[in-house]
Amino acid sequence: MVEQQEKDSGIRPLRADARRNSEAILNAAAEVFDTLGVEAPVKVIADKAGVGVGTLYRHFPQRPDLIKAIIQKEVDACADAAMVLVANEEPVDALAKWMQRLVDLVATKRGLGPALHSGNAAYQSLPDYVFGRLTPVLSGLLDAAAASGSIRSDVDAKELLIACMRVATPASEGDVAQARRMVALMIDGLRMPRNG
Amino acid sequence: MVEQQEKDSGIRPLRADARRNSEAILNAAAEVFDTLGVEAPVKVIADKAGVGVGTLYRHFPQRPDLIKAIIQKEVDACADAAMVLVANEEPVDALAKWMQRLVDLVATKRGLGPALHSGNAAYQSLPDYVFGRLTPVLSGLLDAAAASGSIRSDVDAKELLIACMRVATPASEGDVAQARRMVALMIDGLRMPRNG
DNA sequence: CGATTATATGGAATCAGATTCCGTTTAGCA
DNA sequence: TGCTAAACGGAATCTGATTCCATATAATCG
Repeated sequence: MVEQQEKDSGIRPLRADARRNSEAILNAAAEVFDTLGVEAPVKVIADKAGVGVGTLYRHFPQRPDLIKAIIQKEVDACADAAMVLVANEEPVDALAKWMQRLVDLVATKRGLGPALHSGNAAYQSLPDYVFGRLTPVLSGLLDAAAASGSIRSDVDAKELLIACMRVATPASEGDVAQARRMVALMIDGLRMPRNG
Repeated sequence: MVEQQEKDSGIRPLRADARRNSEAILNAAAEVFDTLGVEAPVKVIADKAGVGVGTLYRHFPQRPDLIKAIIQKEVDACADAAMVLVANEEPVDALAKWMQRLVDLVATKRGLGPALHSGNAAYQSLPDYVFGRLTPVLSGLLDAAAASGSIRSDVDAKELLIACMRVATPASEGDVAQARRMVALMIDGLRMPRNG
């Protein structure tokens, strides 16, 4: 009975129909989240995927599991984008551009922001993953820019990350351009020597 | 101690028991929201107030009505605080201090932030009220500081207001001090001459 | 290929919380 | 004190989330 660790990550071979359904659910959920937001009824997703709700729950026992599966790729891509920027831009420009890239991520994946800041304990794995992946990236960008003397060095990466993601979270009020401007404002703040 | 005005358009005087219950519900809700957040079950509030759910709904047909009633006083106080600051501080300091005052408001009234940014159409009256009240205040502070040459003048008041309130919204991650620092960062951004 | 078995499925049943409805109670008033 | 409109409480209803399990099926084996 040593079969605990076969939750995912491919150690266990999924049956073909299960794999197919899992993918259908993922596609349906991505579409529904973009349309109705993360709070969309589970039934809607199941119907669109052509499966029963029981099947949906078998694959994704918690709603955050579903969200996480959908955005993981996007988050990874965003993290990777920093590499390219670092290689081709001045440190402070790399920082500024990456943070705008972050705005795009949050603005595009409409579910991400709300799910991230919901405060619901059940959603914990999501912020854990996202911040765990992105904080080191931002931290590196900040250090590089600080080392080049373009910005001050007294700002905590995770703190800034959270603030930016909150500002970028779409809702009734506000749009992407607005979020961009406000994030740019924070970057300008970084350029300012520490004030008393 | 302004007398309770009629809550909706009617000019009808409330019966004594109704007024009493309305107040009890308000007190209970304020307490429950602070403890469990705005999503707390209606039943909990009704029980704590010692009334039936029907009575609660009679007084506050929509949850936002309840939230609005609770925070209205706080929002007004925050708006009024600007007057004092303007009279006693340099324009840019008045601006900075008022924005920190705003952080306190959002951080303290735990329900405010989430309700404000929920995007739920039923909650529309809340942002309408809050932004309607606070945007002119911030706009005035920004204009004064810009006129004194301390900050740039290309930032939209409502945009900045929304951004600050989002940053200040409490959740699992983050605390008041963190929100303060991030808002201070934005203010530093305002001090920076417009960059290309 | 057919039998066997562990997996996976669908949707009915159950549960939780929101909202409505209506028979009963009560404040206000003559 | 009696009358009436206002207000009350909570049962009934509705909506959507989550669980459960009898049925179906992919994979494996002889």
